[in-house]
Amino acid sequence: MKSYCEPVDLKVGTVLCQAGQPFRYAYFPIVGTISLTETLAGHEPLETDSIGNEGMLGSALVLNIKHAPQTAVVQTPLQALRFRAKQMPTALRSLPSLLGALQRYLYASMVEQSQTTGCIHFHEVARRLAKALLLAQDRANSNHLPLTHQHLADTLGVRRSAVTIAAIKLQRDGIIRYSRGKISILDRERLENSSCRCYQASVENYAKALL
Amino acid sequence: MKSYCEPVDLKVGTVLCQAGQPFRYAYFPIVGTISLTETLAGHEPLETDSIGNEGMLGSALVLNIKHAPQTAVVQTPLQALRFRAKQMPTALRSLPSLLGALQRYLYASMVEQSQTTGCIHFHEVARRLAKALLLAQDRANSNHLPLTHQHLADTLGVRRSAVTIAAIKLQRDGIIRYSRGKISILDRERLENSSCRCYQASVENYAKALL
DNA sequence: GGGTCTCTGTACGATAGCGCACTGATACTA
DNA sequence: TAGTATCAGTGCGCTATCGTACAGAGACCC
Repeated sequence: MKSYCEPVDLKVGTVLCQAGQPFRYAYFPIVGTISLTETLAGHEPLETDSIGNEGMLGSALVLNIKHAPQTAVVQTPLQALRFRAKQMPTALRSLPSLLGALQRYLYASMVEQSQTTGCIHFHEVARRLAKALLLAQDRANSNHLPLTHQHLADTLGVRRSAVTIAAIKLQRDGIIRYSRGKISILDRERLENSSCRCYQASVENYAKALL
Repeated sequence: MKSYCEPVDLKVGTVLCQAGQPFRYAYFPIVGTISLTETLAGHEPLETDSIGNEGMLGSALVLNIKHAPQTAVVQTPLQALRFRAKQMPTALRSLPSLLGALQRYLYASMVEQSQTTGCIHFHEVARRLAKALLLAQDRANSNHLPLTHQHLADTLGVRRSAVTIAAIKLQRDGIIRYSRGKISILDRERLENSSCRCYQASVENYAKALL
């Protein structure tokens, strides 16, 4: 597998694929987060799923489809392995176990999408923020997340001021600390309690896909 | 293909598969609608996608996965063809064109999921109601839809009273008429104008998958 | 060291939809 | 025909979040 891959370092905001456009590469994150986003007229892109070292971008290639179902953007600084989308058929032939792995992962991402839809609709900003921070921490391998309130607001699909209010509460409770685009997680356990169950569900869902 | 299938008539509320449980059958709707739903603790099931004669239930079987990513429920009276999930491998072998068709459809349903997530989050109940009615009409082949406000509220993930208020507006404008669980579409064109763009996007998305 | 930009705190009226409860009307049932 | 259940209209206080705007504080640039 590794022989197909090259390591890359990518900056926040880099667009890795566009909805409806062909994939150029598939990406396997090592550190950092990729956002999958949906853009509706008149709104900022909304994050409908995110990808870290538990997953990959490009599993739809296993459907023998060259196009990306969603736009993918680097959300926090990303170290990843990538390989050319065109090599997918070759890779699948020479690595029989890859097919099943991609299929299971694609299935998990469908489950996740659905879960996320409900989460976004039913759960309050404060809980969704906590979930987002937990996922970001898992993927950054660090307590220090380079995320501004505005950035989080966009991915959550809410106003910046709504994020600020939720963040203030978390900070006042000693769960996080932040300043000018740097967020630190101080008390992970209580952050999990502040989050909706969707965080736990998400972790378990993707863990199952790796079996 | 037909040799694998048997026709069935199913009542509203019939559960066709449960999230995380094995598929027993795949379904090809002829008339009527299937809801794909996500259930979060403390909330009614939320419709995250729906299926009519343009599509099928069970495309995830093409991933060689036996389980359903979402729960599927009959939303309006359903005539469909179904075939045993276990026959999928055989069917795929004997019908080479089926594989590609299922793959394209699965891809389209991923695109749709993502679109729906944004729609549910950003668009008002009134527009989402219009979209739901348009889709239901397409699939029912009839202007007369057996849907109560409560039923619509549940699938949209809102209160019944919110649906009533939106429905009253549509009725007052002569776009629909309804009474006790029977809704008639009077002016489809204006209903489309009342809907968000997501309706049109959805139709086009699934149409592309059939090419 | 001064200017500029970015990030965060805050305020506040506006709005959509919640949550709930009550009512009358229609349809079904005995 | 009376009794019951379902469905839709309505009211109302409540809450989360919107939408917008302004100001202070830290970071960056020259």
